[in-house]
Amino acid sequence: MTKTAENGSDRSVTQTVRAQLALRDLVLRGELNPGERVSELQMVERLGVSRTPVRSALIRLEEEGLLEAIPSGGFSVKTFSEKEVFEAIEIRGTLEGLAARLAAERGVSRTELRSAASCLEAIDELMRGDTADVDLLRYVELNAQFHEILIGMADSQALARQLERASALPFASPSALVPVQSRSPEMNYILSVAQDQHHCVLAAIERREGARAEAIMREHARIAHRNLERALTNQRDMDLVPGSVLIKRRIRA
Amino acid sequence: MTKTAENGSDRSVTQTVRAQLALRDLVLRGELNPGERVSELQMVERLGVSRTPVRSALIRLEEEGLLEAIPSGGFSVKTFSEKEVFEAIEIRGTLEGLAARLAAERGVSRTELRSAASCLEAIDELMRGDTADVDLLRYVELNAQFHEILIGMADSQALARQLERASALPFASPSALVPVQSRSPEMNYILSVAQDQHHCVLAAIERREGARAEAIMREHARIAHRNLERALTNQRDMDLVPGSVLIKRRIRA
DNA sequence: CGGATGCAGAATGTATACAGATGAAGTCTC
DNA sequence: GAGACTTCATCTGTATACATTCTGCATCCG
Repeated sequence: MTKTAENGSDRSVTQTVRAQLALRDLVLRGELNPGERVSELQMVERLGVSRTPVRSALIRLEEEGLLEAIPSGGFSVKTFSEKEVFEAIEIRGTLEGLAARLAAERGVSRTELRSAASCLEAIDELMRGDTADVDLLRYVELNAQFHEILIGMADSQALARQLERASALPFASPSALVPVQSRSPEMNYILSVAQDQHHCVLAAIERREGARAEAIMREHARIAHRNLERALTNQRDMDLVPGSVLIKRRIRA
Repeated sequence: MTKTAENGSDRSVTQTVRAQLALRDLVLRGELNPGERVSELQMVERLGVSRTPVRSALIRLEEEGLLEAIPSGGFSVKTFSEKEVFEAIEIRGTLEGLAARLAAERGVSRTELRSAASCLEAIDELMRGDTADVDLLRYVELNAQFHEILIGMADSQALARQLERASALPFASPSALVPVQSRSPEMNYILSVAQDQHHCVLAAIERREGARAEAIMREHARIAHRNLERALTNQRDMDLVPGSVLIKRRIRA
């Protein structure tokens, strides 16, 4: 067996984690047909690890929501309806709203405020340049970072955990649907609205305006709703949606 | 080995499920010291199943939030601060609020409304009797049932899943802290307030008043906050709190 | 020709063996 | 007497063997 060379660079990373990452990748790339059973032995062959770590990975991915337990045993690739995707985004928005409110009510340190502000500044900088050539990859990165900081501000391990779960579905994470805008003439418009919401929520938190902070974050998440709607309407943009292969196609007249 | 007779009544229930249930029980009853490592081999001895199902159960319980992964490997029993318990309840309330809002906005069938109403009627009946001798066990059951129905009304698998997670922590579930009231003279008062909220949220859902339904459910969950506060103040009531052994005791002057 | 039955292959659930790593205890030295 | 080192027991991560169960196909009967 070509274990040492082919498989692992790091020995510190367990086979289980490797299997989990690899399996998630396979699912998200659509290399495992949605709805179909995920055969353990086939995964053993494909990933080059034994059944035990594959099994662990399968359990974790089921808890994560990407797989579904088959009553008779084993797991299958989960599929999502449009409705489920919308709901997943709404859940994420609600929890981020809660995080923002908790942060506002609790009050956050000057250090945290500064790190959030500098993150927003970086985004401002990014968008200050000419229109239509915004570095989307960089934006996605900074956007994710801001959302991370916000969750951190809530200072709640339990909430962070729940949010992690909520964002585990690839299309539900904060930055997932941003790239969909890239083919839209409205992109810069939407991006500035989103960024304004970032600024507003930070201001609200600073002023301890909990209800306002919460409302803004909820609405902020709904931008993703719009982007999803756009992608569903123009199916050609679906390839910009992560995990789109798991979404059951809309039946169109 | 005394497998057939001693262990399983049903053969349809897998060893993994058995192990999961048994382990959860051990953790919740405090038979495994909080913070301590959960040794796989010891559990093998104690539960009478092999390492493989024990392992699966451990992974699932970690995802559930009752165990914590130890960096060097294995799992330990998680402990919770007061703050975390409060937050867990707040998260549950927020998600239930979302469920109520979705139900209201979406509109629910007459059948669902009727089943919810009859559940509330049963609670009314229960409380119509003389004060101070309310069958709390029955109340807890009906209360849990109503919350289940409500979640069902939202008709969202994703939300149901998240709520299941949120209620997995034993002290965060809707009925968990009800028994704490049993030693309080205010019990019946609190119970009627709670029941009134049940009625109000159902009315709001029926009238499609989403914001109102959401607000009520959030506030409804905060009754649990009060009960927790009471139990934390009167430590002697902590034995009525499920999973109380996992909660780090308040440092009192 | 359709449906039911039986059989074979495969897949999962379970148990256990093995190796590397971790942690603790005891001893030795300064 | 205290601290560091060494050694040993234990634990987890991993692989694999075994048995039961399920699934799908082919064949047979009505």
